[in-house]
Amino acid sequence: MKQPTILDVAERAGVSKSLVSLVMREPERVSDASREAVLQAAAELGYRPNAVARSLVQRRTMVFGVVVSDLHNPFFADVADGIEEAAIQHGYRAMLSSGYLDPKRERKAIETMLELRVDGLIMLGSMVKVAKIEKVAATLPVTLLGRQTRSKVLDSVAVDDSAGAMQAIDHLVSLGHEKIVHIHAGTASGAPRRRSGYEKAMRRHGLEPRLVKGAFTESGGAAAMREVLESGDVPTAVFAPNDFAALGAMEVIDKAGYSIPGDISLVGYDDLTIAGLPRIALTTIGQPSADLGAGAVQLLLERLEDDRAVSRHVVVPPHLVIRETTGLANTAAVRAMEGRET
Amino acid sequence: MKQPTILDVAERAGVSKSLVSLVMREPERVSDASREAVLQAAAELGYRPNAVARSLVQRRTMVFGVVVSDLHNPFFADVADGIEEAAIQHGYRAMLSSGYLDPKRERKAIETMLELRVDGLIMLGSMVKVAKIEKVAATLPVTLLGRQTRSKVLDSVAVDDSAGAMQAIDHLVSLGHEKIVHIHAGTASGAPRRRSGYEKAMRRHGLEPRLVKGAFTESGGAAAMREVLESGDVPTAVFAPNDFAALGAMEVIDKAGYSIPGDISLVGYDDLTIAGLPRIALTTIGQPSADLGAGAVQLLLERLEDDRAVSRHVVVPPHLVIRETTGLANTAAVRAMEGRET
DNA sequence: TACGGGTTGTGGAACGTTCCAACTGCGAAT
DNA sequence: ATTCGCAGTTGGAACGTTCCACAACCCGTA
Repeated sequence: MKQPTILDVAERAGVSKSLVSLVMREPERVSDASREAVLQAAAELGYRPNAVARSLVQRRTMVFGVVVSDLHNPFFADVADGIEEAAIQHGYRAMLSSGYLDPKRERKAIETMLELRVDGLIMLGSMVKVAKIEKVAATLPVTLLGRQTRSKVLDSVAVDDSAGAMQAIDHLVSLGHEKIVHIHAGTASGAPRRRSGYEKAMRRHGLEPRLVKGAFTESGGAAAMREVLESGDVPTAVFAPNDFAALGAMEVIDKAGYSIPGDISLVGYDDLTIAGLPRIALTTIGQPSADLGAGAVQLLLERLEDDRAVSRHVVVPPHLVIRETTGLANTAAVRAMEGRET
Repeated sequence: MKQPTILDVAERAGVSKSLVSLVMREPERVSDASREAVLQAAAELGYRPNAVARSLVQRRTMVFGVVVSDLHNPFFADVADGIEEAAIQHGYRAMLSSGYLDPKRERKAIETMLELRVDGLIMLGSMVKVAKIEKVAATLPVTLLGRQTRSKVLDSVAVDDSAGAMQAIDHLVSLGHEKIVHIHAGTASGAPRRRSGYEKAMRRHGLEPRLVKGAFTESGGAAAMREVLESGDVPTAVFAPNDFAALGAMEVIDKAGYSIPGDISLVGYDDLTIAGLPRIALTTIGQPSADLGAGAVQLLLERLEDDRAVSRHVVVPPHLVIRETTGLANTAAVRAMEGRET
């Protein structure tokens, strides 16, 4: 069960341990004869370099830590995938740890990563206070992913949520919609920017914003939608704060007997896999998840290898994904109904 | 930027490095005065034990490696979550790595884990040959998760796929269905057992099995369903090999103008999050994902701490989740149609 | 013949811990 | 007065690498 070490290989090949080490790292600098002997001995013994020992002497692990607030969220899973892909391409590995949506457990996860001496840390959808994360950044490069910040020590990669919201509204307006409600998710991460993007776009089109408080969850979206329908003033379009909320809204609209998009158009946000499913076919705002991951890795590498010392904040644009929940505004019907009411 | 070491703490506290080490590991064995001095010095310096150095001397890392074939698959994400949870509870950490559905990359990921000297390895939905994995098991404990095997060296945790299929059929039969088609996924991992469970259950009920070849994907399910409908002999129920395939079938059935479950009942397999979404509401077979993860960790711990040496194979039962895609067989209509045809 | 320079290989220190045998006091028992 | 046991503490070896200064050798040139 005991693994062979570099010394075992050296002995069997009849060379010094230093030479074995060299063969493993820069084989071209060793004579053909020695190289063959070493490689053969290594193969016979099933030798595998011990990354732990190497990390100790080199004082780096070639591992990036990724603390994800919630692995269940498919968007984060996508981004994590992008991170790992990019890390491997640059000779690093990624170590994932989940924070289970609990700041305490998230801090614990960070602590563990630091003890393991990861070379860089990526906080994905973190729920920990920025000040806390900034302290960590004194020790190693840290990138905040999915959350915008102006921090002077932290780097960040985020999607331009405001621009995404504006794209959604522009799309609805181009279909003739004027009564567009936004279900907002309060102060949750990213929500305020989506909301202000909505407000800005509405004003620019000369329309009156109408907000209803909801949340980033299915039930939050459903509750908000119920409130909208019960108000008696039914809009021709609804812009949800994310796909989950849109899904909740969708269910309520269905049950209330309205058709989507016949009576009400619906736009989500995130473009989760579920948004593309057959019966759902949700129009939504897509985020370039792989790019986000690659960007976060890039920022770490700049600190590590090009020794950049000032913070950088990268903002990437989202894109509109048109599916089947948005259509021409049924303005005639709405006007007719309004006429009847007055 | 340089991190303080145990020696820095020792010097500041005016004690030996050994004592600092002891305070970190077994504080109760140290006098109150020394303990206080050490802890204070450590806090002042911001000392954090170096897990790399510790791992080197202890010859273990307290890390379990998890190689996941596909993180995008929400079922695997769930299981991975369960693994991490269980690992943490036992003082271990989990390191995730994705194989991206590519055996070559998966082998690479395994190799990396071995170099990092993880204490145990969990292969989640692996696509690598068992013989290859068995070789790895000579070096450290390995658990195969989600794939049944009779290996003498590997441990495994898997769901009883055959039993799950039988539950699905029993449910359909209890609703009066007799013409039940199974879309099978060929030799893909788990598929043969689901198929044989279907066949066994059908025979037990005195019914004739009817198989159509599909795949574990949406498009595979759709293609198979198209074939079924075009055959002219429309069944009253369809049992798909997994939820993705069921989703594809659902789309085809919808488009063909049949109602679910009015004309055709549909059962999936896996109980992915998507199966529970509003408009989908798929009846399916659920797998206890958290239990699977915990079970895999348990098996590793038995090898590591109770030094079990013989292999163990754990099979956990799945459960039926009834939603809205199954209903009473529309036998009358079917008979009428058949009558018309003959 | 002696010397310079290049190629190839070597031995020891270092990385930051844990582990262990051994040392020091000190009060209790003989 | 001497021995014993024990709590508390210590210094050095070990873990398996990399890195570095230097040694050994060969070849060509002065």
